[in-house]
Amino acid sequence: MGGAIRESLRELAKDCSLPAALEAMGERWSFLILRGSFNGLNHFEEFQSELGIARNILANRLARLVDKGILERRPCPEDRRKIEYRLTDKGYALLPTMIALRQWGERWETCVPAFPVLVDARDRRPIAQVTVQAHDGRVLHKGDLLWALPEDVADDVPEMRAAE
Amino acid sequence: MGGAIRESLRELAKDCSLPAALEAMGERWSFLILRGSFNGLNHFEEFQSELGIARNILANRLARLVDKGILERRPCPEDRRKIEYRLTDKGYALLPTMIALRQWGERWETCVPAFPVLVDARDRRPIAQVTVQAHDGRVLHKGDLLWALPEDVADDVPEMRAAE
DNA sequence: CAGGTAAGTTGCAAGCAGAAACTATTGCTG
DNA sequence: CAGCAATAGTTTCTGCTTGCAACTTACCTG
Repeated sequence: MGGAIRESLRELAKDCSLPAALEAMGERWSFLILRGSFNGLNHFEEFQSELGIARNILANRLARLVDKGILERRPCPEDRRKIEYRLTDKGYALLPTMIALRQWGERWETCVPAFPVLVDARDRRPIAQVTVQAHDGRVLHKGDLLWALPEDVADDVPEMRAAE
Repeated sequence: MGGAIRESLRELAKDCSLPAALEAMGERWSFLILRGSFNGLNHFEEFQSELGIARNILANRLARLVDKGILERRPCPEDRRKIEYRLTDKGYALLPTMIALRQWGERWETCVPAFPVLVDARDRRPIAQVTVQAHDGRVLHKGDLLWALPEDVADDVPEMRAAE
């Protein structure tokens, strides 16, 4: 990664989707609210007491996450005071990002295995480290990656299409 | 994920390492600076002109990333005006997180394949989607995950140890 | 109806982000 | 060596964001 085509890299980074992702999830409490959602929190007061976040900020962040389509806001029919916030598919799709970030924190910041740990429900064995992989599952490291323009990409089985 | 042990989930989230990770990487420009580093930016002026970030904020963020051990700051011997900022191993370890976030943005925000794309240097085929996987490589989805305490974990081949 | 719960909103103080100008070294050129 | 440009910041000032506490509005429960 990097080297001969250094100059063009400046150009390419322009339409990287990272800024778009960060606009949706880059604010201070967004990821912690998301984690709450993954862990089964659904109501305003739950988030508030669990995260210790200020009420106005929480209201603002929930509204933004709903606006971005990451959470869905729906009034409870059986108790019309209550509002349920639930993850959308778009929200669930952030799971790999969140796990990767958590694993990084575990390895490099807290430096403890941090029980309880996420396990595969089928065999109760811990999940693997989230890695960057080639199309065939080989784990790729820093030296194994290259930026490529359309014409340079081997185009027989483009994984990207499958996710669309 | 979630269900019978709902109540205990509140407790468990306490020593999750996500907050620790966010303290290091959760600020506004941190991920974009990191992306710059992955893309070969090394100097203050490069980051500044590339990202369009205010100089004081950039100085502050670079200092923090160095402080957290994500970047390494070293004066250039051949031009002593220049400072090089380089990724440490800890910084490189954020690659899966960054790719996952970028892929999410590509799929759900910008909604375009966004060339140029990252490919495996060996065969120039696009990298796979970053996923959460079981120890044997099976892709896990939302229903397949469970929080487990030490005693509930099948403990024959704990992947986590390998990463330490 | 009284009292409590849920989900916000408002007002205010402190802190952080951003733009522009300034500084301090170091290197380059004549 | 003098003067200018490049590099990596720092300072100053302004405006937005965060955070706390109190208030509000709708709804449920006895």
